[in-house]
Amino acid sequence: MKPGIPKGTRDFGPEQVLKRNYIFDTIKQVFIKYGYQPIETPTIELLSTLTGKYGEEGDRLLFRVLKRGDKLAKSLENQPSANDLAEEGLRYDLTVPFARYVVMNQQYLTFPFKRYQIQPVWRADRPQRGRYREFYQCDVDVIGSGLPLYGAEMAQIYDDLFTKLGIDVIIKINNRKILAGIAEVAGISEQFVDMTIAIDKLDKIGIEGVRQEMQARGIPANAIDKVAQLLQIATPADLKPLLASSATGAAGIEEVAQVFDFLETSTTQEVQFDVTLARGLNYYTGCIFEVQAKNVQMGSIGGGGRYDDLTGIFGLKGVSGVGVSFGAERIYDVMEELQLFPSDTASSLQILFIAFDATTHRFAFQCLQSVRAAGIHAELYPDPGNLKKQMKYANSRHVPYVALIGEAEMTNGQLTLKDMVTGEQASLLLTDIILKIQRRT
RNA sequence: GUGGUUGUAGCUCAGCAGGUUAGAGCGUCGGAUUGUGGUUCCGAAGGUCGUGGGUUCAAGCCCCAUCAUCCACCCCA
Repeated sequence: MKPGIPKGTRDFGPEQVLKRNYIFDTIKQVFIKYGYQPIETPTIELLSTLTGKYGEEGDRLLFRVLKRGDKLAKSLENQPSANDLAEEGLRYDLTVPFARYVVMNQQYLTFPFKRYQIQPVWRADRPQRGRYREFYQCDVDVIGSGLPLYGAEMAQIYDDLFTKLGIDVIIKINNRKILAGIAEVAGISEQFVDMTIAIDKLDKIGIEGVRQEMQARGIPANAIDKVAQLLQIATPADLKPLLASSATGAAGIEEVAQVFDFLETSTTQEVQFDVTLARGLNYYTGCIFEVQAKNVQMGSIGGGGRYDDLTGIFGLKGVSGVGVSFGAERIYDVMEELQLFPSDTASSLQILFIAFDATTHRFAFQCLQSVRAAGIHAELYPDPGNLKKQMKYANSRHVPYVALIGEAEMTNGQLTLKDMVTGEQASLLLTDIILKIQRRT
């Protein structure tokens, strides 16, 4: 049979895994530095937990897990609908499982509770470029009190991480309340959601497209003009007088000002207020964030915001929070395109031993043990002899150093160390080789 | 879920308007070099042309179906 994998899924080779781990590890380091704690939730959740949380579209994209055994047989008896055949489904995102976790574990949690979570999620979507059915999400959230401060902290985390990875970004900030204020001033508070959906498409379809989209969604022409006009304003200060008649809008401006207040001195990346930032997800209620990479054509590589009543649906009222997520898969693509991965990410092996015959092969095996004991990642080619073949193997493994051991090397203890990048060779004692490699890292 | 694109060697693709034995580059393996890789040269292996049916004297090429793929929309990371 011809081998294959399900659509929208991928295999990752050694080099890719090493690079992905580099990103995940860097993300984790930053999360930990800001005091966030890890949690993990199960791959499968009850469908009752998942359905109805992502809208009609989301429900359709849930992977459902077929019932098994007697339960399945029983369900099949009387003309079952799709819903009768499954009671579990694959995790669709990390936010809903997190909300479920908080409600179930509230007695053990102290607030503010800061957690991060890096796990794969699954969506039965139609795959496309940069869009898969299985992909990782990296979420960081804080729930409880002190949220204005944490809003600023989210921007700091973005700033810190992308600086570490060497990606130049623009961190965009807006506030859902400002958008609500705009809707109110334009007299279309009822159509707030329609308005934000249209605005969200701005970078893709331009301002004219947004106007058409709003029109198609039944927003009156004079309101569209008003909205379009307000979207031109560049700073919170300029916007303030224009939204004065809306209490909500004024509150939004105040919140954004607070975030910038906290940030004033401490960012290296560009942080920018952007009224046109909308974010699709409807559960955001306050500040919203989005990160855009400079110098490369790519959708957003991070986003998030402030939300209220995350856990209400599971019966715990009044828990609000702020959180952001990192598009690790897209960050990978950006780093690949801009060649930002450190060169030694590609290989985990530091030295390869090569022997000429059976006797030296045995000697090389002993050398291997000492080098490994020193904590160096080392390997010995399994077959002695055929140098060409062994060197070729070294090359394909991207090993920085090769130690060649023949009869002369074995008797005087001076191994031939070859630098695979420069091609230079030197005779060195094993202890000096160890020092040299250790000094390199 | 809607609309379109493309399926030929492990990979990326040629294949004239239907006409004998199906082509290239890259990769793989072997050799030129029995103490040296990444360069060069020589050679070899590898394909029921996605699958099933139809039209034709003749189908990789035309028609129908089916599966897969990629892209756009919806939605989203």
